[in-house]
Amino acid sequence: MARRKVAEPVGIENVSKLWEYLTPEQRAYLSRNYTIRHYRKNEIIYSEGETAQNVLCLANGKVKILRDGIGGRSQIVRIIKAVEYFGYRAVLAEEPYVTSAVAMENSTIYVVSGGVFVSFLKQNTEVAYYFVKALAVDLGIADSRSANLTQKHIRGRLAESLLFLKDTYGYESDDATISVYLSREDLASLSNMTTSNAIRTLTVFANEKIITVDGRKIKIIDEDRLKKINNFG
Amino acid sequence: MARRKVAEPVGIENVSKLWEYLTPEQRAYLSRNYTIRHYRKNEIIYSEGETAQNVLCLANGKVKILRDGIGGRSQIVRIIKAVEYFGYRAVLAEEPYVTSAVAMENSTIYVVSGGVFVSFLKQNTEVAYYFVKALAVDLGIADSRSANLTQKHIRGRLAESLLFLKDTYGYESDDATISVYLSREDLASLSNMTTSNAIRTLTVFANEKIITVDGRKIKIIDEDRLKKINNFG
DNA sequence: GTATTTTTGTGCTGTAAAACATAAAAACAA
DNA sequence: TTGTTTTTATGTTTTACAGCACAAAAATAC
Repeated sequence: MARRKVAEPVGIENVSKLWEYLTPEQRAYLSRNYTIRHYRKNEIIYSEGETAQNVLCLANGKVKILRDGIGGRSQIVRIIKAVEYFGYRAVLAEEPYVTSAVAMENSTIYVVSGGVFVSFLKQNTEVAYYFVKALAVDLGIADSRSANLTQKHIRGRLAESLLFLKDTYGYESDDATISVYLSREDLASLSNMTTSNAIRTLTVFANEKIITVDGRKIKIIDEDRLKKINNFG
Repeated sequence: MARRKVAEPVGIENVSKLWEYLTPEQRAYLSRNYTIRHYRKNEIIYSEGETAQNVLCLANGKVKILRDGIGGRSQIVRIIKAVEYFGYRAVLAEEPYVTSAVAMENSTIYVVSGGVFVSFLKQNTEVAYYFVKALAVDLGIADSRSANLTQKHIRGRLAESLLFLKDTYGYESDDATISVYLSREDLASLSNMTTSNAIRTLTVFANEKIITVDGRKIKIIDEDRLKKINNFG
């Protein structure tokens, strides 16, 4: 019996929501002008300060977008899940990256040159509108987050992060376990607190029977409680 | 000698950088389909949670975009100066406003319906690209700010705000006085701190001969020092 | 002009959360 | 296996800053 081959990655045609907006010519051009890159867990995809050459599309895996803070304390700004475009902000703003991107697990990424991307955008209002909308949504999230991260207390911030992870990745088949496993450090970066406080508060939540924790697996037991903690103290 | 008439506001044709990108048809249409509104100092232009109907363009005056925080402590997210478009994020994201807009001084605003705005965007890639870029730049600022506001200490945050105000509004003819007069409360909202701490830290900066303060007039004496405080402690 | 509200300025107190210090447990390597 | 690094866990100390309280000054209203 023949051994199963290593999975061939599907093409960009099959995964990108954007594809349907492209003209036939653009589709043909894109098919011939993108590359696939593989990143291992914890590998850096791009770094703060670098010039943005390409637009990226996460085919599979998970990627965190983070900003280096003071004294090594980095902050996770947003998380990319498959299939999403990322890295286009710096290309469109014509600025260096203000954030870094790191693979949270082994990831496959489609790479399209920024020039091609911009030309598509300028040729095709559907494409432009798609990204206008994506940026508008992300800006709204960023504005909301900055007020939340600064004004809420630790409990509220951690509750918000857990709910965010649940909304982003959903539950596993048991309808309780959040479908992403982060280190305590990543959870802290996402919630803007020290690792110690993330660990501590996680334990407190577990003692209060709001969640259960088994290593990096987190089950949400009492989602309503968590939402209350998110909104009030 | 005839007394000078109250200044007639100039039309949207003369102030909008966007105008040049519009097609002749779009220009004609826009000329007939915008309104002018006047807001008094401290008047609310729109509020968090409202549905976004229009896109706004500040013809003259100053407008602050803020987010209501916990316990009445609001945070200034960005400041609009003439001539800039604002309020389009919510229209493009098709979401309610996540922020409020308040006139910081008497302001004149051009109002264009969101529908007209979106149709221009969809018809005209130049227009779309203009706003894609504006959103991309703003998102970069928002990402940077959220890390700064959470991780920097009070001195660093106030220094950043003063430098931001100077970059945004420039100096007066003396090459030192920041060309915008904010209340201590607004300065605090911008720097994410309490009013007391804004006042206190301003006094400390003055004692250290980094700035001089005369009511709401702030002169930057030692810009290098301020930049150092912004970047390090 | 006087009264009232808003803004500015300071001092004091309490506390949330960082910083530091270890140590156990888990993951990884030789 | 044993050693080494990373991650998780928890207790203790320190401090930056919010949260009052109160007063002077300025702006606004009457």
